[in-house]
This record gives sequence, C-alpha cells and structure tokens, in this order.
Amino acid sequence: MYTIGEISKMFNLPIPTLRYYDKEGLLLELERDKSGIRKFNNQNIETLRLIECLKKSGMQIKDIKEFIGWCSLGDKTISKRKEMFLKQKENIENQIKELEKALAMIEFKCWYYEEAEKDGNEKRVRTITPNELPKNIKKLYENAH
Amino acid sequence: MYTIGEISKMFNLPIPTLRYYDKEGLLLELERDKSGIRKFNNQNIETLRLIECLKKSGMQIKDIKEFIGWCSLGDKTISKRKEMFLKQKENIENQIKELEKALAMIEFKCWYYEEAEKDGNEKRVRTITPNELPKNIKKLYENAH
DNA sequence: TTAATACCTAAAGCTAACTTTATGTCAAGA
DNA sequence: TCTTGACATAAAGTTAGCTTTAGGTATTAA
Repeated sequence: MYTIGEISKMFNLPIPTLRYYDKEGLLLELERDKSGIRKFNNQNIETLRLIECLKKSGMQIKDIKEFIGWCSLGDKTISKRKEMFLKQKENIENQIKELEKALAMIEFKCWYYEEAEKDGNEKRVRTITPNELPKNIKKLYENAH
Repeated sequence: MYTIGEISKMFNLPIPTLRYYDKEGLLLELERDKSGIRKFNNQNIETLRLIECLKKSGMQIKDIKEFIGWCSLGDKTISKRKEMFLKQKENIENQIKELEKALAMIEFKCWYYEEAEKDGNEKRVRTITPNELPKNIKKLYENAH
C-alpha cells in the first residue's frame, strides 16, 4: 500500500493531479484509511499505468473515465472495451504517420538552414527548384508535401 | 491571390482561426486590399503549410510566432532557426518513440480483450503470468513496461 | 433598391486539464 | 505541548487555442 506522496514520485505526477484524477472518477477502487487518507494498491498502480498510456496517446480524461466505468460493469462490457482499444490503436498509428510527415518537413528545413548557414544567407538555397535537390533531400521534400 | 474563404477551404481551417493566427502575428507579410480585405499569396500559403506542420508536431503558437519573427530579421537569425528545427526534430523523434511504447501497451490490451471475448470473461486471461504469454504478445507486454 | 453574401473588428465566451489557495486534520518528534 | 510535515477538502484561478457574438462594410444578383 502506498500514500499519495509515494505515488506522486513513482509516476512523476503532482499530488493535486492524482487527487484530480480521483475526483474525476479515474481511480474507482481507491481505498482510504480510517482518517480518510488514500491508500494506493497494485491494482490502482496498474490503472495509473494505463491512464498514463492512454493520456500519452491523446485520449481525453472523460473518455478514459468512460472506459474505467465499463471495467467496473464486468464481463458484459468486454466487447466494448476491445473495440475501444482497437480504435485507439488505429488512432495512434495515424498519429505516428502524421508525425512522420511532419518530421520529413522538419528534416528538409534542417538541411535548408544547414546550407543557408554555410552560405551565410538564404539566397542560393531559397531558389533551388525541387528537381535540383539532392536525392535524399528531394525525398524528404516530397514526403512533406 | 486568395481570399480568407478560399484559404479556409484549402487548409480545412475555420475562417476565425485564420484571423486568429493573423492577429497573433503568425502571418506577418499578409497584405490587404484597399477596403481592408486580406489577400493571401503563395508566400503566405507556404507559411501556413509550415504552421500546420509545426502545430501537428506539438509546437505552441507563441513559439511559432517567435520563429516567424526571426525569419523577418533576415540572415543574422539563420543559425537560431536551424537550431530550432534541430530541436524540433529531436522532439518529434521522442514523441514517436513515446507513441510506439503506448502502441505496444494498447496492442497488448487488444490481444487481452480478444482472448477475454473468446472466453466470455476475463478469468483465464487475467491470471496469465508474463512467462506464459505467447512470444509475440510477451514482446508487446515487455515493450509497454 | 433591396437582399444576400463575404468580408471586417473587438470583445466576450468556452473547454480541457490542471494548479493554486485557503483552510483544516492528524500523527510523530523535540 | 508545540511544531512540523503529510495528508485532506472546496473552490477559485490559469493557460492555450480557439470560437462565438454583436455590430459594421462592401460587392454583387434579382
């Protein structure tokens, strides 16, 4: 059993954030001692790990809460929960694709400014047409557009 | 030259959002006609493409604005701009790594609920120890932890 | 000439996800 | 006994990034 301070260090989350998650209904099974102090068990830690993962993948608190609610309704919500994870999987895959497109653009810009820095100005590099670009840079340019 | 309505459709951004970007100083070189109507040229469109990319990669408006400011200061800010893109490149690479970790966790959960759905309950799948997991699933589990 | 449409501004409003503040309880050490 | 530190609550405040509202101008179509 862990106190809120210990969990705060464990997950690198401020104590008020943990209390906020609790208030929002993300930690349904969280117990208290006789004087009202929160006691986190391994189950709660697993839940927090999942919350961490879902948040990192961009899911909103209210949707995480909905999922947590389903969990507490037992076996009859298994399909719903599976569907949610399948959707979230697609979601993350799309995010990764989008980031990879952005990365191509940024890498092109890195090259661009590398050249400009060598020249001391942007004159030459600014007027290069896509066809004159080095092969690898051309690829970046195309991926970004 | 394009009107704000045309640009709105082109980028799939609401008109007020474009006006907001302008107000925030993200579209420094934006011209107006005699009656004050915004006229977007190809340069502005390039800027919007970059804004789109930087936003997609999680950069804040105020930082994009700072960068736009550097651009208007000419050659003496070339190194600064290069550094910004190098930092942003790392940033995106980290985001992708984080998303891949989250993806492993989510894929594990997909498998978990697939099994639970077959069984009609979570009993069996819940009590499987990491070592008993199928090889490919074990990998997901480990990547996620 | 009027009505619709597309533009304009300033300012207020909104939402998510915290974060801060003010106030209070409780247990342990000096 | 008193103070310190870790916990608690409710409620107000914060921030980013829009979005909506209210009111006005200018051009075109009937």
